[in-house]
Amino acid sequence: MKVRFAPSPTGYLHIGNFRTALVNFLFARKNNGHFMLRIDDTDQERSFIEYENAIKEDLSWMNIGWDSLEKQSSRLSCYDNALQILLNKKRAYPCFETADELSLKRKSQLSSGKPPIYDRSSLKLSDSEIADLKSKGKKPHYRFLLNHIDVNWDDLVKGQSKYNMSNLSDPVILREDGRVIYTLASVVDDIDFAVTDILRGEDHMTNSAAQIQLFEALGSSSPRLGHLSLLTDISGEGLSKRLGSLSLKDLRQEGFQPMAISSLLSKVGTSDTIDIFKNINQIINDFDINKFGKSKPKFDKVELLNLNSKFFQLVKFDDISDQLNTLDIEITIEFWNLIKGNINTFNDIKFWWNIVYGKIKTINDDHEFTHLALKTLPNDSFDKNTWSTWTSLLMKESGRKGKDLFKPLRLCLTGQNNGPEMANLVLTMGRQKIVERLNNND
RNA sequence: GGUCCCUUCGUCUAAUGGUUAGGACUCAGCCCUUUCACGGCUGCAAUAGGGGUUCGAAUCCCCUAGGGAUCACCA
Repeated sequence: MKVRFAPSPTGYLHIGNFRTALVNFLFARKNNGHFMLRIDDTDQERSFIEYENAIKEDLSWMNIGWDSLEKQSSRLSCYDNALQILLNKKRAYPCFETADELSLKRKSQLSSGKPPIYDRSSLKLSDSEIADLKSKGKKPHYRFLLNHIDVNWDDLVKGQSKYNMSNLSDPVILREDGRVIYTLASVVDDIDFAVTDILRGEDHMTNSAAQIQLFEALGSSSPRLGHLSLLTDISGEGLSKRLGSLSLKDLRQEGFQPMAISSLLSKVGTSDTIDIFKNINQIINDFDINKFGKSKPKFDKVELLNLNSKFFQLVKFDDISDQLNTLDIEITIEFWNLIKGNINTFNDIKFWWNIVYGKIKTINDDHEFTHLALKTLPNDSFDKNTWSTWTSLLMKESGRKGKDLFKPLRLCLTGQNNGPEMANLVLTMGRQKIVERLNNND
């Protein structure tokens, strides 16, 4: 069993693309199959190596490893062969309309209320007419001749599906400039690399119907097909329209963790509860393509943030120390255990580091109280009882208790309304820093 | 405009003709912690609308409304 993820290197991976990659990867791993990464770079005008590298980088960051890599740009001759086969079988035919003519035709069809389907006028051309046009220097593009019948398939996600092909234009498979079009290239690759299952977005539904006929015309049969419902943003709008801050690259910069992203994307839209997983193997174990529903799930960044926090609470110091080493500050296990319950994103680590070790703006609007706090602060070396010793004494001296006692201390020492356990914080912070903060009477 | 798909608490969904319509997240409240968070408990909250079929409909049928996808010499 073999699946593929086939991005075109025309932009950065966003949360929607990546979900398709992840589902393919999980499906393969769950079934001991092969996960192929295929770079669909036949559109030379829009494809860039920078994007290809970025896609690989993103996948690697997400711990999605591929078992093989192919690039369509290195397989162009295969596509020419396939076109010849189709031509011989009379399932492909040359067309001579210009792009402008076609676009004009579509517009007039649309404005007269008709579906903008290609009228097959080039199909009516005789061999001599074709030869004549070619001799005049006209270069043809080629279309695949569809059979106007119902195409049926049992979709891995959608169940029994059918599409009537008379609602579709014969797809262009080779451009006037000789470059292959995705519709054909994809099918040729899937045949040559023996792909058994295609999982992709439901935006490919009509492509799939046409491609099923293409598989058959090329003497093969269609792989199993599954069409995932497209992710939308929280208001129900498609993600692709405004993928601004939803690229993997941006999420990484914002401090989101791969496991939080994968945990969410492997479960959103399924009947399972969304929760954080510790590692990718757990996600694989729990994966089931049958649990994906037909309606469009919403991607909620708040939900992602919650999972992200949970990840930090769960992760062991040893398992994250490599990542912590990428920061230009030293993170001890003591510090990590102190703050791990209070961080939402990776970037919060540095935020707390500054609070504990660095310089911050604190909030101190009760100088009488902080003066008293300074006075009662134990002089001997700090231990785990220091906090309770200190606050007990301070309680007696100030007559305060509960929130009135603790909140000003927290604010003065950290500048924050909430944060780690004060007893631990004080211990990690040390006496000198505390004195400095209590004296910060501006 | 044609075609296809979708619609259950705010969110993700369960319930494939008989349930007090269940769970999870969020939210609210309480408990715990001499503060916040974590955790525990409790609670709020849904079958898009209208017609049928049936003893009985979230579930089957029809209509309406809303949303999405697609209809490229992009992928």
